[in-house]
Amino acid sequence: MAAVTHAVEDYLKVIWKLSHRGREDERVPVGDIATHLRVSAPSVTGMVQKLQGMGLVQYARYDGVRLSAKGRKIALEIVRHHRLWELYLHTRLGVPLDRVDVEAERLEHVLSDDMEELLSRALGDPTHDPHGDPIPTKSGALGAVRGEPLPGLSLATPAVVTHVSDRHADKLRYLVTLGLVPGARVVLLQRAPFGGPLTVRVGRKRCAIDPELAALVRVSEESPAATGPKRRRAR
Amino acid sequence: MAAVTHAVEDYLKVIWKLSHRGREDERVPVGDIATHLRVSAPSVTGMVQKLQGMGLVQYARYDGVRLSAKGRKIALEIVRHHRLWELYLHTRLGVPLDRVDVEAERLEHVLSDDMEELLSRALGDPTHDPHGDPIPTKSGALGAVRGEPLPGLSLATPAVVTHVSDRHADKLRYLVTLGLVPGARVVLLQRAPFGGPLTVRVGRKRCAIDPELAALVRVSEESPAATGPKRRRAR
DNA sequence: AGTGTCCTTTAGGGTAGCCTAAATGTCAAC
DNA sequence: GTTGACATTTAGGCTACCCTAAAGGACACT
Repeated sequence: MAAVTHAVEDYLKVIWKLSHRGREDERVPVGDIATHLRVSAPSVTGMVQKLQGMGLVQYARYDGVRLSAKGRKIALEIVRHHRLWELYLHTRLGVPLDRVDVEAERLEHVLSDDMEELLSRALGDPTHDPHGDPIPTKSGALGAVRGEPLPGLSLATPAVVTHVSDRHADKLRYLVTLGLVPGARVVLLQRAPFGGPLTVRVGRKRCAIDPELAALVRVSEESPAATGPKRRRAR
Repeated sequence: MAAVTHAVEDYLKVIWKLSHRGREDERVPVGDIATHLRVSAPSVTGMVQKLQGMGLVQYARYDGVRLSAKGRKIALEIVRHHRLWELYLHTRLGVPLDRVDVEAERLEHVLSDDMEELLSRALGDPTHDPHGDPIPTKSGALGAVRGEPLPGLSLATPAVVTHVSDRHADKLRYLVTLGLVPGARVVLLQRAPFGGPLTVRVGRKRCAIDPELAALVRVSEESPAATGPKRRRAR
């Protein structure tokens, strides 16, 4: 059987991500994979056929792709690598939150099983990465993203940020400048009418933020200790 | 101009290493490169011609290869990456000394400039890796390997290990079990005649070691603080 | 100079992964 | 049920890197 190359890992990871957009485990269109990998559609078709030959995906022409159990296992391994590296880079090297993703993108392919073990242990066998995304366990179990979207928070209720979406690097960068990162204490002070901006206290500062952007931030009213990943640097 | 791929980096690094075996900057035979990269000779010829086209080496048929200034710069960058990662893996993750090399082999190709900066800083801008090999500076300056070969040490003189060759993984592994790693305190107690084994005290233990093997270990009589890289775990 | 040995190079192929252009399928709207 | 818009696949090619087999150069020994 053909080898699991970096490219194969990238494909499996993207397929995994895209099949989790809605609530259910969906078939992923070839075109979406192409877009997300910044690769042409024909390239995806070719690779996907190869992946099927390796037993990593199910694929029917003109009908999208689905991971097999074996494919999902590899995908989750890569996601685990990625998120462990992210946490490491952020907490130990002080890499800013909005840059850990790109760096981890390359490191995720370069982590032997032994190293994974050591890395995880050095981090205290963490359950969530610095964005608040759950880190799959070695056996492939995946926790949930905690908290609720910030715009849904009750007014004047102290809460802690549990998750910031890393999907859009530019938006993330801005949220970081506002201090809206996992572990930060927030209070929703005011909701302007007609979908207008939210006024939020973040730590000791106060800011106004569009609800659409705020929706990328999740918060929880639970005690801070049990909720966010430990952080050492804000940026 | 063609891109500096992983393979290109590997070639440059090996050429750099092989050109430093003797005291002078030598031309490196194609065959040696092939052996060290575990690749066929024709593959090396092809690649070396390509490298010349990129201005990274000088190359004349049947007469070996030499790095250009540009090539040496890249090679030293890779060596710097490699040794920074080695130190990091060893001191921060507890990767055993005899395994840091293989892991760093893959990580060295995956380190952006920003990350290199942060990694180096997190390590206290170190000058030597856990084997005692010097880490090139960002500008390409390379320190020396410190100390003298253990067999040359005066009898009964306390010394500190400054360097252990990582060229042979199996021998290194054995030296590690003896405790002959940078930072260890040693005393040469006895030299058997006719090239027989040396008796050495390593820390509180005592061992007999073949001089040829002992030659892979370098020691210095200087004070320990100024000499070995800091270590946290022996294996 | 001739010859054998040991490198090294040339010749010809293979795989992985990407591309563009052209052909083909799908689906909704008429 | 045809048509047009759009997604997808097929066809053909490119680059990077590796291989084996066979040809060619270097060098020492006679």
